[in-house]
Amino acid sequence: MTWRKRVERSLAGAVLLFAALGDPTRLTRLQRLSDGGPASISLLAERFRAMTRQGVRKHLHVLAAAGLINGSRQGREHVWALNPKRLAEGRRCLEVIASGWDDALARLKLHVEES
Amino acid sequence: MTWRKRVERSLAGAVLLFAALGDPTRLTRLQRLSDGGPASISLLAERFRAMTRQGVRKHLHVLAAAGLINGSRQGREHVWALNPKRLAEGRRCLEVIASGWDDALARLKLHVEES
DNA sequence: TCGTTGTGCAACTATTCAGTTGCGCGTCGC
DNA sequence: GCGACGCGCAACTGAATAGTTGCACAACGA
Repeated sequence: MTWRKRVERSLAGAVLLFAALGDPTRLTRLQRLSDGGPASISLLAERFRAMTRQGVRKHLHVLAAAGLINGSRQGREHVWALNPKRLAEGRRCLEVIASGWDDALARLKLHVEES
Repeated sequence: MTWRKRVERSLAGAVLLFAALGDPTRLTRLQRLSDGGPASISLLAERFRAMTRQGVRKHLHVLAAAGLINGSRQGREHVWALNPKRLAEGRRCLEVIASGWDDALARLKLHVEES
C-alpha cells in the first residue's frame, strides 16, 4: 500500500470516529457508558423517553461501526462496552493536526525573518 | 448557573466540535490548513474540483462555528487560520471519557472482589 | 476607468438521515 | 407450557442537509 493510500484510510477512519462522536444522543450514551460501566440497550434507552429503543439501538450501532464500543450477547441481552483504545486514537489524531499547525507557523515565522 | 447546566453546555460544545470534524471535506481542509498555514477560500477550494467554492465556503463556516478556525478579511480575501486551542479542548473531552471508563471498570472490579 | 479576481447572499433541489412503527423470534421465570 | 421481557429486522415518513446556481458587490492592477 502506498503512503498516500495509508493516509487516506486513516483519514476515513478518523472521519467515521468524529462523526460518531458529533451527536448529542451518542455522546451522552457514551458518557453514560463511561461512568456507569457496560450496559444493555434497554438500560441505555431508559430515562431517555425522547427516543424509542430502536432509535437508541441505531445510535449504538453507529458507535460500534466507528469502533468506539463493543457489543456482546449475554443471554437475551445485548451488552455494550466502551473501547478506550479508539478514544486514544482520536486524541492522537487531534495531536497530529495541532502539531502540524505549530510547525507550519514556525516555518512561516522563519520565512518572514529571513526575508 | 447550575452544575448540570454547565455540563449540558460543555456537552453541546463538544458535539458541535466533533460534528465539525466528522466530515471528509472538512477534515482534509483542516489538515491542509494544519501543514500549509493560513489560506483564503479560493486557495482552499483549488485542487478540489469535486466541489464549488461555495461548497467549500459553507464547510469553512461550519468549522468556524465550531471554533476550530478563525477568519479575517485581508483586502478582498478572506483568510482562515486554525485555532489549536479548540483542538486541545477536544482532546481534553476524550480524555475525560476515557478516564471515566477506567474508573468505572476499577469500581466494577472492586465490587466483584468484595462479593 | 475597465477588466479581473475574490468574495457574499439567497434560492432551489435532490439526497440523505433520524426516528418510528409493526412484526416475529429467542430467552427467562413461574 | 405460557406469559413476559429483551431484542432484531424491514419498511415508511418527515425533516434536515449538502451542494449548486445565479447574481451583485468591493478590491486590486494596468
